[in-house]
Amino acid sequence: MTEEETGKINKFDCILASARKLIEQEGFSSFTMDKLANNAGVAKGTIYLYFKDKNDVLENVLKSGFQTMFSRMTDKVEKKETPEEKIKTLIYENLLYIGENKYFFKTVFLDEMHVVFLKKTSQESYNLRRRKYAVFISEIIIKGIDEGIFKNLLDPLKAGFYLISLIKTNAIYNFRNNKVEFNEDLIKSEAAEIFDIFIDGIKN
Amino acid sequence: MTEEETGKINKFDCILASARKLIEQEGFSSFTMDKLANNAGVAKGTIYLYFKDKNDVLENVLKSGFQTMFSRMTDKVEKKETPEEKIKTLIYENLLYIGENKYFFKTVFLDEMHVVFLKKTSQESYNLRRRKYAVFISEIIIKGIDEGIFKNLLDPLKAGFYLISLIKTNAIYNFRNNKVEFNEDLIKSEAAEIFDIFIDGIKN
DNA sequence: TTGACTTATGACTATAAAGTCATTATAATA
DNA sequence: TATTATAATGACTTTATAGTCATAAGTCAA
Repeated sequence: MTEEETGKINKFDCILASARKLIEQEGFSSFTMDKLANNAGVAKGTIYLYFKDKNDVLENVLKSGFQTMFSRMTDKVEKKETPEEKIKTLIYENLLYIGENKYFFKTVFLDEMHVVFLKKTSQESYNLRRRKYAVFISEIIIKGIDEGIFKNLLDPLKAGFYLISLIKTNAIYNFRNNKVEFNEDLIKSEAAEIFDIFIDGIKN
Repeated sequence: MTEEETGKINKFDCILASARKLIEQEGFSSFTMDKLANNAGVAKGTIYLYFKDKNDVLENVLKSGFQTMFSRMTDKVEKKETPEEKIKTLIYENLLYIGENKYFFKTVFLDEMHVVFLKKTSQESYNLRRRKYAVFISEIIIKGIDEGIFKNLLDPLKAGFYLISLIKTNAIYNFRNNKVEFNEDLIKSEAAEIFDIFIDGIKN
């Protein structure tokens, strides 16, 4: 991708655009400086005139992918009056931004975790396990919908994934805040919190 | 870690236990076969008598980390009657399992995505960006709590992370199911779905 | 005890990819 | 145009680590 092709004026932006494109196409794990040089139409040494090292390239790609999102979102959200409207707007704007940068976010989101270190076939079995879990939850939800307890409006399988993500987020939050000591009471209250938000939402 | 130390009878389990321990301690990115051999107290070649390659080791570590979880959970859940009780039990059992295998899940959950490819300092700035976003959401939620619209019972910052995870999960779900073509109507309905579940929950 | 078979070893090879730097090309200036 | 300064090059060096294999140690039946 030369300067004319990308429409970028300077080499920094040109290399960055190539890096992003490569990452979107092939993911983080197969991203190499040789490929980047080749793809950007410059010599390998040239990259090092504009970026400190590979980490610097990756950091800039991620930065550029996320940077406009936050400012655009806050602009839109702050125009709204009520907390509910603000949250509604935030969700919409966020999904819109993801849609506009779909190839970027597809890689960033799907190139998840350790999965990156596994071969394709192992990744598939890993994802199947997760899916099996979501299916199990979806069956419970379907039963609840049939009984009229749960809303009929949403894809039960997706709801299963939603619940899994809430549980995972809870764990990550506690890990990050060094609440590593799990006692039974703590787990009970955390579980009740997740249950409450999933079943009833945050509304009073 | 020798056989006596791990309490495992055979080399396969001994090597596997060492691998898991190493991964728990240092993460996936710095896990090498040399370290494993050293840590397991066997020669490098010995590992290849019990495992096909590195991928095979990683796959087995992940498998062993997740395998009992699902069967244990289904057992407990199936004893419950109502869908609500089932979901409540599922969340509790899942958190309990994570707690029991905290070092394993800490690594698996925190060693997230592309972040693995970044240097420590870049990872921190990445996490700070995410946190900034969660703080922004938490401020909206706090306002809602003050106004009496939202429940007072939960940590607003955690709620922010919950919402972010719902949005991300929605995107991943659509990416996985190849719904890559985002049109405005689709985004609106997806946004409404997330809003509804976050505000009101899945209960009718 | 011996010889056949199984298991283990670790020095070695192969390879991929990051990062360097002497050389060359291009641009700016006098 | 000649001279200097700046930018670009890509062959080369370095490093890390996965995977191999000739050799050695251990086991066990006859």
